[in-house]
Amino acid sequence: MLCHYHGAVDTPETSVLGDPRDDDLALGLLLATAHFNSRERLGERLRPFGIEVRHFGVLSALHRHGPTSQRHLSELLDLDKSAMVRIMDELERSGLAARNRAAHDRRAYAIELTADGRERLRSAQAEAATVGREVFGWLRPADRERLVGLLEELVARTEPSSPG
Amino acid sequence: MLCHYHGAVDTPETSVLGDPRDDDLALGLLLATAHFNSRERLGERLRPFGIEVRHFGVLSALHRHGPTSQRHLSELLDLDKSAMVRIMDELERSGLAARNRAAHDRRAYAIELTADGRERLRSAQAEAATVGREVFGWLRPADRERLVGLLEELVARTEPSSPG
DNA sequence: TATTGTTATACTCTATAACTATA
DNA sequence: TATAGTTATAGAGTATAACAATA
Repeated sequence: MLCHYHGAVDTPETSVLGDPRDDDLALGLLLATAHFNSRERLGERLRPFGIEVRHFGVLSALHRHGPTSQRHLSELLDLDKSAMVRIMDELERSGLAARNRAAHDRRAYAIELTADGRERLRSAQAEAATVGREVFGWLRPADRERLVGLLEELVARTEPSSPG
Repeated sequence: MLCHYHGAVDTPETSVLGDPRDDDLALGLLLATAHFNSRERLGERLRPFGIEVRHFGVLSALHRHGPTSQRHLSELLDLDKSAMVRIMDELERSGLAARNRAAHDRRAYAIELTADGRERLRSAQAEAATVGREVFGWLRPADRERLVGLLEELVARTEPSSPG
């Protein structure tokens, strides 16, 4: 769709939008497309591992933090706790992670990667690194530095709390 | 969420992600956040006009093209035709556009802006231009040129048909 | 037969509120 | 009373297939 779309973005007829060099909405769409495409490319390549993009961050966080409560995990990743329930259901069903009861607090879980989860995460991380190189590897260091700098400035200026 | 999120992005704990200058997933999240924030800022400012972002593109296209079939409109904006039905229902309900039957083809509509729609679109476009300046106006021409160039290259390289 | 538009359905992603069991 | 987790529900998005009326 026009300007800042959340779904698939094929090139619409040019008459609807201008050049992103002059047209702010066209620049917004360009951002949306860059985001959408890169996410899609990652998703396609993780899927053969039985891992969706939404799982990948959770698995990585588990790998870094070790046994963690579901609550802490959702805070780490800034995910809603009900979304976390669904994701953990999926991870448990596919045998990547397990919900064990925490010893010190019987309300909480101690969520852990399974052995299989650890192994599949390792493969998925290698694949993600490859995708990362394919998607961003062409950026020369100076270009990447500039891109990151501009995007960070943009994000800072569009933060909800930010001054218009 | 981690890497390429489709929803709200607050800064997660830093331990989950690295620096977008080195970490591809962090750069993906930065893209997602830039997109999400700028879309949110536009949405907030259009809402007082009773216009959602998804309506804005349709109204603009109607303004440019004059009476148009629903089918053509969905092609123009690369929207699914069933999504188009819902959006048109909303636009009709809020009195911004009307579905008249096409004279030459009684299956099709000749969709038009109402007088009220034309007027509210004009105000909304002025507001959108203001938001555009707030969001992107700080970019010096050379910066914007670079940003657009890099994003276009990124999009070209991540197009579904594109070579890895 | 093909096309315009509608409906029904389904899936992803988010967010809220109400609930349970513990603390 | 507060917290950990679950459930139900809602909403914004998308996509598909089946269908009516018309061409």
